[in-house]
Amino acid sequence: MKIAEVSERYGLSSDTLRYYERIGLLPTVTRTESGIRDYSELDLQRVDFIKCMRSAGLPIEVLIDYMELIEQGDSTIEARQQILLEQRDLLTSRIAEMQKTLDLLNHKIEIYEKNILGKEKEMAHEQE
Amino acid sequence: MKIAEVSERYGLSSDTLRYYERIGLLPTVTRTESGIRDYSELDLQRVDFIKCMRSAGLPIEVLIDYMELIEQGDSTIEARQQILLEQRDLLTSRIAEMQKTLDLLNHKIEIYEKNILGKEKEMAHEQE
DNA sequence: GTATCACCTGGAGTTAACTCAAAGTCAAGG
DNA sequence: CCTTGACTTTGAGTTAACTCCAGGTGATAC
Repeated sequence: MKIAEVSERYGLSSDTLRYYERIGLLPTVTRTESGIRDYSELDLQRVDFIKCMRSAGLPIEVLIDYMELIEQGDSTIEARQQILLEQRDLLTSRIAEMQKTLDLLNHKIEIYEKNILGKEKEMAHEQE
Repeated sequence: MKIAEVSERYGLSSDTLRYYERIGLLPTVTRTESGIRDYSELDLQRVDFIKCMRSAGLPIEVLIDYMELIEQGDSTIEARQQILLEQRDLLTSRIAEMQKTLDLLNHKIEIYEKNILGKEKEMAHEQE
């Protein structure tokens, strides 16, 4: 699959896909004879994984390390799991923090709601 | 309260606090006669609010707009609520996305777990 | 066959959000 | 009195993660 189609399918720009490759996040994208990128099924799975992880805010640096470990084969399984465990914990606390902010937002919205209703009543009263 | 104490209490650097003021996010910090910042109770509440919103990823630009509306008084209540509603919805979907990533991470960790256990068994077997 | 278009590379530019540095002021301690 | 240390301002530097650009190549449509 060529870069434009991958870009379309995953919502990442071609520039971003090339950038990911440049920095070692997607090191193994296959090419046609004339040098055009031709993403394999495995490449696509990796794009999907990276997209998912990035959307949750995992730093690129961490993902590069993870991908390098994958390249090194089975002996790195524990190290890879360790990375995922760390990132899982970080993500868990980020979600908790965001949930707290969400609660505060909802609380404030409610207060504004009452405030606005109060104002309307007041205006209706004035018009009587 | 002086800047160093505010910095300490909220875990934001003095540079960051001054930066927030510079860009209009904390426009009303009171000063002593000699020009030293002396954060009022209201200032502290705002720092706390901003810190909370920033930690959830709300863009500074949005928070500046919100603060400007506050400065403009009661006539902007609807507009302020509108901003909070939008950000609430954005935050809700970001949390949902992160939750999906968290699920995937947990799934992968589990697979690694099985894999590692399998390897250990294999090794134990080899040693028999 | 030539024009167009997607692709390529290397390098530079952008954006958000800080973060640091230089040069100066002021209050308190010795 | 003078040094120290926290404060001030303005402006520049940094980091992460893209994003864009110029100049070039190769395949396809007319």
